[in-house]
Amino acid sequence: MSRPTIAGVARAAGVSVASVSRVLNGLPATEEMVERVQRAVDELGYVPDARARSLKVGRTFQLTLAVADVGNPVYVTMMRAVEEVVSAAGYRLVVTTTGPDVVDEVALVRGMARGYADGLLISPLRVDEDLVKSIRECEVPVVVAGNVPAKAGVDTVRANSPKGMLLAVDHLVAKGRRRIAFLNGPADTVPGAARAKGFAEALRAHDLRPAAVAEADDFTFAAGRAAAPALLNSLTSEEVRVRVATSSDVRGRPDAVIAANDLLAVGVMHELAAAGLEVPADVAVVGMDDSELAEQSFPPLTSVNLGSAERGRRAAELLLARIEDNERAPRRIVVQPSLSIRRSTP
Amino acid sequence: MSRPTIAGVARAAGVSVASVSRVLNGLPATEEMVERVQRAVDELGYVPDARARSLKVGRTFQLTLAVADVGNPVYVTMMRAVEEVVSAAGYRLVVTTTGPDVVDEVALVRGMARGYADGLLISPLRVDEDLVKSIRECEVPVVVAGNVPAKAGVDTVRANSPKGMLLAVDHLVAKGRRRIAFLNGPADTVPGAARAKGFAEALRAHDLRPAAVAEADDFTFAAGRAAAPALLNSLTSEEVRVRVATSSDVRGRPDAVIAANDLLAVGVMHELAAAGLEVPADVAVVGMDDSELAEQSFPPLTSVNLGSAERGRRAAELLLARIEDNERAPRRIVVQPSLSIRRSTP
DNA sequence: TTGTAAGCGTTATCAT
DNA sequence: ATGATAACGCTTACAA
Repeated sequence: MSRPTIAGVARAAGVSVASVSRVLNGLPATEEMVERVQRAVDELGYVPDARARSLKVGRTFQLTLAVADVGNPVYVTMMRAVEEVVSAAGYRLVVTTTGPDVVDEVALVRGMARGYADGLLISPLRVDEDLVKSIRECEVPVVVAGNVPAKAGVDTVRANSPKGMLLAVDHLVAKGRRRIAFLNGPADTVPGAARAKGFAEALRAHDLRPAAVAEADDFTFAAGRAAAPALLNSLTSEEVRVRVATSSDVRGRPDAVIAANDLLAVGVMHELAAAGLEVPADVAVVGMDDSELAEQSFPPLTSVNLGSAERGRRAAELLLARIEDNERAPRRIVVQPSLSIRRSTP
Repeated sequence: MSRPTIAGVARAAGVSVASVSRVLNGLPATEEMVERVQRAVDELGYVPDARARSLKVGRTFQLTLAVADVGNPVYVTMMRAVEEVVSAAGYRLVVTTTGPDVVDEVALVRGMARGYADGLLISPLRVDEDLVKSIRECEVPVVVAGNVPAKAGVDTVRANSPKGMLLAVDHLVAKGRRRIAFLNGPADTVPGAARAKGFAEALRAHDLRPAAVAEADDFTFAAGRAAAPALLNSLTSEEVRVRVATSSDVRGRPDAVIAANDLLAVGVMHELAAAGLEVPADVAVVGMDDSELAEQSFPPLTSVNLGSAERGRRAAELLLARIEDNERAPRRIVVQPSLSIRRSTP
């Protein structure tokens, strides 16, 4: 019982393969022809082979979204937005996961070159020469949700994290916090570098100096927990009691922490709780990404909305546009951030 | 600058296409041949067309995992496990998302029939005749992570939620809780039905009666929050104060809530907090799935581990085995649950 | 060891 | 309107 092909259907219907193909693709045919083909198709349970079809047509009507870590909730926001746009355009979206390394990313882009997708949407954590090169040489259009050098000449949609950082710091300062610490992810990543720079600038804008800065090994909850103590250091409950008993403005103790993403922020909150510190009373916490985790966390997390949904949407649109016309000039879109204030800040 | 094909490489190298193919696939060839082909490949930046290749070979070396909701953290656990198994076997995993409806699921299975994957792993929320039929008729092997009727004759790996429910109830009862409520997801789903039944049985086993039962519209955080009040009902902070002032055993007030998954459980915890109730002091909460969210939530959530990782692993193995031999007898594996005790229970 | 040629299952271009 | 047939880019007998 081998799978039926268009030839089998043609034989069963007593017509030519060309006619079957036409009927299936809604091209003009007589009533009777449609009828006969339809019956044969139903009878045999025939389903066209997508590979053969796309080999001929040159299109798969599939788009691939590659994310670094499926466990990062920021990607679900993005994924939802991308899905909406591409499915409206008649494409199916498939998601594949790369590790945090550039090499995986490069391998993906290279392999996707003649693959099962008409386009590729990537959001790489790390970018190097090789990656840029493989993107440019890729046979299918690639758009990057993230930052690559302008001279690379690829479509990109990126966030404005310095601006986002400023929003966070403005808010904290307005609430009277001055001793602001920063928990970054790996600084050798694109977002890590951008956020480090943004944090420094934002503090400078307020004439403040960082209370502490730490770098987690990864943009994950576990890494956040692991790195938090270094940030909080001597901030134990013991000392808090002392602080409360003596003065409300002991130098050098953070009264606010900004984390480079929501996962890290939640990790910090857990460590704060473990140290007997209250959020936001003792320490305010703000995350970045404004993912679903931000509202699910407790207390709900104030988070910088870096526009993941809009970035996903715009990136998808860029990809569709480039599939349509590969000669158009590369665009570089940057979406503006906003601040979602919740209960982890006063 | 059209994309180079194997013919182009052959021409450039001055050899036949067969030789190019052989070299690329590591078949025996002379030093010199390998050398010439390699050079031409590099020069032209040739990448084989996966569709053409798989059309010929009959395999794509891609496997598809379809999940109902990318926002549900239980799927990331599963996805990680599946990824590990299939990539070790030389397959690439792609993830696609269906909605909560059967029709989407059926469409996916039908469409995948002759698609870009050698196998399909689905975890459907709802199952009906049509879905079972489409699975049986599917041209590529399908394994179901979930429950379908034995007579369907398809490979399945499912959880034992009644047993899991019992674990949860045992634990709560051991901690002295007797007024146990249950927040289910939609009861017309496979997991919803199983958990409702399991909850009833578990309470019966302890000679207890449900303190309250509610049904959320969806297995999501938002639905959990929305449904929680119905469950907690008159359990406002006002009344808690009264309760504390009068008696510690007011009939009919839940002192524990079991939720059908972690997302719902976290939703309940938020509502409890909003009502001024403490977890676990006033109300204990236990979730199901033991997803990453369980440890990220605050307080960390006691959760029934329904073996998502193991289910993913076993399902992936089943799929690989069936791809290997489509005639083997269908297997139905059930994986046993365990309880991950955290701080949301006493 | 290498080359020639026949498909894999479609669609599209021609005749008819 | 329908039918024969040549591609699409690759692998694999089979021949040389």
